[in-house]
Amino acid sequence: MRLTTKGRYAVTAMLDLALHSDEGPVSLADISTRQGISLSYLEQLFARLRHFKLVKSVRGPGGGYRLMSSTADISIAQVVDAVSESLDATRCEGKGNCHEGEVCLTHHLWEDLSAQIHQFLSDITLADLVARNDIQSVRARQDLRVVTMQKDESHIAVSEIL
Amino acid sequence: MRLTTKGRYAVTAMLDLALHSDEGPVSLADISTRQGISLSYLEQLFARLRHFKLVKSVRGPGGGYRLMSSTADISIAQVVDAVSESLDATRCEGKGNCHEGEVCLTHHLWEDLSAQIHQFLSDITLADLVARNDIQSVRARQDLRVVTMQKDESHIAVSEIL
DNA sequence: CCAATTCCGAGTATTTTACTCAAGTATTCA
DNA sequence: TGAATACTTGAGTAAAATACTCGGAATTGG
Repeated sequence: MRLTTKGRYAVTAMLDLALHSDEGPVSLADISTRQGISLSYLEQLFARLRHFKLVKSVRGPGGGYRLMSSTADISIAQVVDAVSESLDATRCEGKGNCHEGEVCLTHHLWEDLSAQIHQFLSDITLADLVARNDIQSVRARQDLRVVTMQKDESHIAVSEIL
Repeated sequence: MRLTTKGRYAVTAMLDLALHSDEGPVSLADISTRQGISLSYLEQLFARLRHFKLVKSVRGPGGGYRLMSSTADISIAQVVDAVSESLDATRCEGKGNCHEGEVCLTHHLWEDLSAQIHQFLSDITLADLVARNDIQSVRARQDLRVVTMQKDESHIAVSEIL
């Protein structure tokens, strides 16, 4: 599980797609202008999303992309996995050829942690995010919750609307 | 919150440090040979870890690095944050200059998701991992705790193993 | 002093990111 | 049918991040 801007672009695009799924196929050109992602980059991302069977394409005029399954059946983890290579920073690469017990211990711990993060993102679906989005637009921005995280010596205020 | 091999290297190194914390300062050379990470790269990583006050250094012969605080007070999120730049793939960069509501909607959703991932990793400490390492072989993974956060009509299930 | 170690900066090869450009294919509407 | 639309594919590329090398400096225990 790798988490970079690439995955973020993919999730953003998929969210945009989900938000307009009731209006027929969505063209990449539309997503491009709405989300400010270059068309060619979107093409690359959607080639992978299509390959992983998360979206299907409709060619011709009025065509575009559709979600392959319901928003409730597409997890964030799936989207991120589709566009990013699998993370591997081990020396033994799971072959267990590092006989110094120490090495495999921490490797094992990381594998475990990595699995947890993956599970975490597997439990969040596009439907979850879209549902929250619906609520957001309805009740304007009355519930402004401000969470203050302490980072280093500086305070960074993270405002999130729920 | 960005999650790449760099963060993985940092967490691995910090885990190694935690595992040998009772034997006095741990030199980067030791971590290098044990974990298969180049010495110079470790120097870069620990420069940042030191700057973020996660470790302290002891110079001279027999010197090395010590954890700044107890393993229970150092979260995985802190380690990852220390070595990686903050992820920013927005067009408006929080300035709110994207007047097409659509854009900010998905941006906000991602911010929120990102905050959740961050929170998730903030709840896991080095002590948790070290403890699991001790117990791991003994009692497998019986304590599966599932936390479900209910927010209005949308619910996001967060499963975390502790 | 001397060796071990952290510190520091410069440099660099490789990979990833994000994008551009160009050509080609399938589909639909008129 | 034909042209417009839009996906599809591939090549190429600049910028950034990654992971490392090298050389030296500062610090300190023995």
